Amino acid sequence: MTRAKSESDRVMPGPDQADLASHDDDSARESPRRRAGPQLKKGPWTPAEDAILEAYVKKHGVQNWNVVQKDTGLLRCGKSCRLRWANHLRPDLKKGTFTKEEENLIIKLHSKMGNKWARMAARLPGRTDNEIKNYWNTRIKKCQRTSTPIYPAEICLQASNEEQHESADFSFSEKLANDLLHGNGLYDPSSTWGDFIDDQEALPYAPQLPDVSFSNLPGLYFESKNHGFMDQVNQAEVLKESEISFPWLNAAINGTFDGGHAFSNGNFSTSRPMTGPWKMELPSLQFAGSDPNNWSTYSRTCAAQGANFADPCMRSSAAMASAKFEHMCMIPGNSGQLEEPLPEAHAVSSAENQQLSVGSSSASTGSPCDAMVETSELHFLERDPNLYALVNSCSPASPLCQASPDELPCSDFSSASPVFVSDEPTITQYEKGFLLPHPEDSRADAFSHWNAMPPIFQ
DNA sequence: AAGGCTGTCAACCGCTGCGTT
DNA sequence: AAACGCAGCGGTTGACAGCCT
Repeated sequence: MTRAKSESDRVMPGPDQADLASHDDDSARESPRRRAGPQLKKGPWTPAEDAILEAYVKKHGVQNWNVVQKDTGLLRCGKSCRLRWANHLRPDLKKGTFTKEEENLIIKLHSKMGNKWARMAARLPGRTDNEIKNYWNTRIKKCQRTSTPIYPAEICLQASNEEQHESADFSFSEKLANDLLHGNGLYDPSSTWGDFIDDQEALPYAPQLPDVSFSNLPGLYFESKNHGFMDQVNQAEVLKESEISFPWLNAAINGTFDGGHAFSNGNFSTSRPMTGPWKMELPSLQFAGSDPNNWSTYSRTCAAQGANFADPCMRSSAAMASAKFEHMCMIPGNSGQLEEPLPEAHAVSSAENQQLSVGSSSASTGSPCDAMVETSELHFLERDPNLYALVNSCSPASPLCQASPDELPCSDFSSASPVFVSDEPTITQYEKGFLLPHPEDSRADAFSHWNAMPPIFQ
């Protein structure tokens, strides 16, 4: 899209029109001495201001941005100056729309890094984090509207291949799984998880992985607006602590892990992209046509839309790799199941390859992928006593609790509770434990509305 | 032509981490 | 150790232009 006016062509508000900061939060937090300074201007920069800033930086370089205001008389805070320089005045900036190559790189980087705009910008010379962020947000909206995958399969494939190449001699997944299996990783961030924090670049999937499992836990403590690795480490800490106050939670964690496994087979595999890349919803996981609060509907819809569902994530090798990882981490102490994901991943990969090579539309039915999705989806509770345990432990009042996993046909689950019919779950439903978090809520970002939960959940 | 919708962009805001005082 | 100042990051918002009905 081309803008009719360039930035400099814009009608800039004159000084009298300018939105003089009646209240600047930055200055409000500053010392009284600083607060006594001139009122700072907000809003668009004028060419004159640009010229002043540019001249100053060329002469003095980028140092203390707050001095700029003092030295030049600009009525702009240092922060604003820095932003203006970094995003508009820097000589090495590349103007214009992103090239196709840049777009692909952004997608690839986002699949690895999530919303780490600054880090992504560092990989795109001449581009700013703001540009990338805007591009991505626009892309998200577009993809949502058109129900197209945010991560094109070929780019995910490429990213996955690169990742495999990068981590050929050491697998984070294996290390983490090993740590989990030996009980020394999840609960001791300082000794184990911390080893990974420093090199997220080399471990692109690392930061997000545990999140799904934790966030699957119904309405715990997580205010998961942030979703970096450290947050998840903190979540691990919280979970550790939670064992004290919620003994059932520990069992639930194991159940959740396995539940994640089940979902990864057919429903909402939430492993790697869930917190970063998946933070922005994948369109085919949105199921706009179904009741967003109806898990069973979600589940069914998911199966019904198997091919569609598989499109952005399950058909990607990256997702497969993370699914494999997910299996490994999610089944602590269950070595027998560790081998299970591999053939499944292969199966899906085969399906993926078939679909890619044939170039079939996502609407095709009866693909191997679909079959697997259908099967695993229908029986995920039956197959997954641990997930059942989670459901049971988290929802003591739920009708689900009254049947054993063996006795629990999927249809029962689908109609398990009348609350699923409701469009908007009530607080009471959460309080009573009737309502498990919607799969959407399994995403870290989806916990934002849990903040409104009653104190018992916070 | 008018109004609504969408995309794009720039800027602001709140927060965090880190170094200094 | 605490307070402070600064740089930087990511989320959000508002303005504007183009398109569509």
